[in-house]
Amino acid sequence: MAGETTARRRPTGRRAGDSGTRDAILDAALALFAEHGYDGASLRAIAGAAGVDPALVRHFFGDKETLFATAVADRTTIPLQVLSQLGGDPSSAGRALTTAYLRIWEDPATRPVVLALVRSATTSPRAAEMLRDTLMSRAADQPGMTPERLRHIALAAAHLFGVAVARHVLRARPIAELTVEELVEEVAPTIQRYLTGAHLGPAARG
Amino acid sequence: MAGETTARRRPTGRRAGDSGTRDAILDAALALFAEHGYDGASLRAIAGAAGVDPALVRHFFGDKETLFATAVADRTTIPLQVLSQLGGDPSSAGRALTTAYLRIWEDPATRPVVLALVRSATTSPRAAEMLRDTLMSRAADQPGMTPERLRHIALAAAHLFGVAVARHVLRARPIAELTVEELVEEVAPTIQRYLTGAHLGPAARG
DNA sequence: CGGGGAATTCCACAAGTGTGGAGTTAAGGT
DNA sequence: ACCTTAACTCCACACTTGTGGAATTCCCCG
Repeated sequence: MAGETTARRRPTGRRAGDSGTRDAILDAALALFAEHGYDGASLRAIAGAAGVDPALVRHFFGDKETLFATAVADRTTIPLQVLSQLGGDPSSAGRALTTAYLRIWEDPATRPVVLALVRSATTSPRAAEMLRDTLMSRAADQPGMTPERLRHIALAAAHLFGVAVARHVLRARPIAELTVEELVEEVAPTIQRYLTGAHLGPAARG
Repeated sequence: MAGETTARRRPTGRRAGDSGTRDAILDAALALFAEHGYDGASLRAIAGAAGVDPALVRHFFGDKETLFATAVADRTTIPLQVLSQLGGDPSSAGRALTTAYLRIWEDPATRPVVLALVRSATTSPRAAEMLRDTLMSRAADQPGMTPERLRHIALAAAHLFGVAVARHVLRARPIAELTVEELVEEVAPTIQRYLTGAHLGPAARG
């Protein structure tokens, strides 16, 4: 019996010590959701990437939606990071918001979160809602918000969102090939104009 | 045996006359791809919506990818519609491009095409490529194109893309609730600035 | 040191997927 | 009037998916 060739199955039962398996599953889930979206990432693939039996995923998180919500939304502070940029010095808010927003997509820590949301939002209404709250920012809830200012912020967010998706999902040239600094240089002035309400053209004055 | 109750199967063999079935399949495919994306729309569901056996889809189009390409890309002139806006009067190109771009998403004839592309592009590289060519526009191939102008066009396209996705896919407020005219009013001046290269801020002059 | 509960595995099910083969009926050219 | 070709259906295969039940091993508290 000692001659187990190569067909090695994992031992059943609980592991010794603190196995950190739960976090491994969350990490694998986030990575695969980011790469393939909600539907494209199967529970079996996630479990495999985490080096774990698929049934364990179910044991910890119940169903797939819960896993998604836990892995993607409950572990990030992105909304706060974005919103906090709106409070600072109004004369430099445009550049600050642009930089913060684009950094989220470059930073290896936050990048999988937004990718997972975007890759899932197009097909899952649930994920679309999360994405709305995360990147289109819940600016509406802020104190002293006027409809007009909210509209301006939404336009700025939509612009930044479009640039980020073009760069990181569509990989469209030349946007995907610029450095972040170059990109900020090009976009920040426009964001600034939106935030200050200075974006309306000559036709609006007629 | 004339008492066939309700379990009625479709007759086998060819139909009499011109049944237009091929187009029915293409229409159903486009609609379902638009609603659920490439992976979410199954061949069986498409065949069902077209009132046809799934094997007939295969008979006409071979595999799913071919069906997608045929239903989505090969039946639209969107790239041309968008590109043609770049050639006109430079002083009104911003508004013209904005209007044309946003109309594509509102028009019932072209709307399913862009929705299908967007809902599929996030998971299928193939669809991402089509989307790049369709909406981020193949401006690079145009005669007399400079890298600088290409960059400006790309930024304008990314902005419009972001606004359209926020409106029609994410349904983010307040962008989803404005009328097209209001939206054009807000966005067109910015697009105009990009197209004319007037978007760079004061910092760029230091 | 014994026992409840948590961690972890395997196996199985029912449903849905894209693809393929084989047969049946009508159209169209000769 | 034939006969090739095209339209059209049924059935089946091999596979993947999310979910669930049952068994095993370990941790921790009493």
